[in-house]
Amino acid sequence: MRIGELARRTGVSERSLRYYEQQGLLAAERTPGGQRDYPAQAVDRVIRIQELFAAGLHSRKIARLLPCMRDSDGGPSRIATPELVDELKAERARIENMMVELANSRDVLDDVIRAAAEG
Amino acid sequence: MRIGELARRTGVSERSLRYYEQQGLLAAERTPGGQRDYPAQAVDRVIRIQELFAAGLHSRKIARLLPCMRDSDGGPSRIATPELVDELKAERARIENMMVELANSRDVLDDVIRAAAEG
DNA sequence: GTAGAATCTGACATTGATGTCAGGTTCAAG
DNA sequence: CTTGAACCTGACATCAATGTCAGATTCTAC
Repeated sequence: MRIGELARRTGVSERSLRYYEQQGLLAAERTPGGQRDYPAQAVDRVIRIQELFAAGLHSRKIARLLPCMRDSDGGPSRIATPELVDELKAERARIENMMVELANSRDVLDDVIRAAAEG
Repeated sequence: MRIGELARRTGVSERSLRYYEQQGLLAAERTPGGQRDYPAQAVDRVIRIQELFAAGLHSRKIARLLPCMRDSDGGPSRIATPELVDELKAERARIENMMVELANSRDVLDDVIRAAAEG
């Protein structure tokens, strides 16, 4: 699939897809003319990348993480180095903390929304 | 309390606290010499502001939201305008969506961490 | 009153993903 | 072969919170 279709199917801009490739997050074949040709797997991968961005991981860390994920591209998944594991544990803790903060914020919004509905 | 203590108690930099004031998120009395003097309530308020930032709200929206929160500063809380309510509902949906993405990312990290522990 | 810590304002820098634009090339359909 | 859509690279802009620094002022303790 070409970049336009991938962008449409994932909701991610073409600009970002090219950026992901530049950061080593997303590989693509090239047509003889030089245009990107993505495998069907790319859709899932882009969605995962977006989720990891939303979770606050930076592209460099995602680039190291992706080869260790299973189901990422069907290829054999590497085992994370001990150093990476430590970093991922820290990221995990940060994510859990962020989820608590999000739940708090959601509850605050609910309070305000409810007060407006009642008043 | 002065800005240094508030920064220490909230983990937020002095720079950010001054920025919050500039954005109308955080009020402070002034000593005769012009230094900021925060009420004890400020600690909770700063933490809430941080949570709302973590939830992806921008300072302008937080500034409109804060007067409608109860327990924010003990003062009477305003009722949100219908327009604000609509925006808050959209933010709420975005937050819920982000929580799902965070849970997914956390699970991905867990997979990688577990694979490394087993392998 | 004096020394040192804390604070003030104002300005400029940083970050990292993404937007946008220009000028050129490739692709697909007639 | 031609035409318009889609794509290419490269460069510059943006956003919003935060970092950082300089030079001046205030506070606190002796």
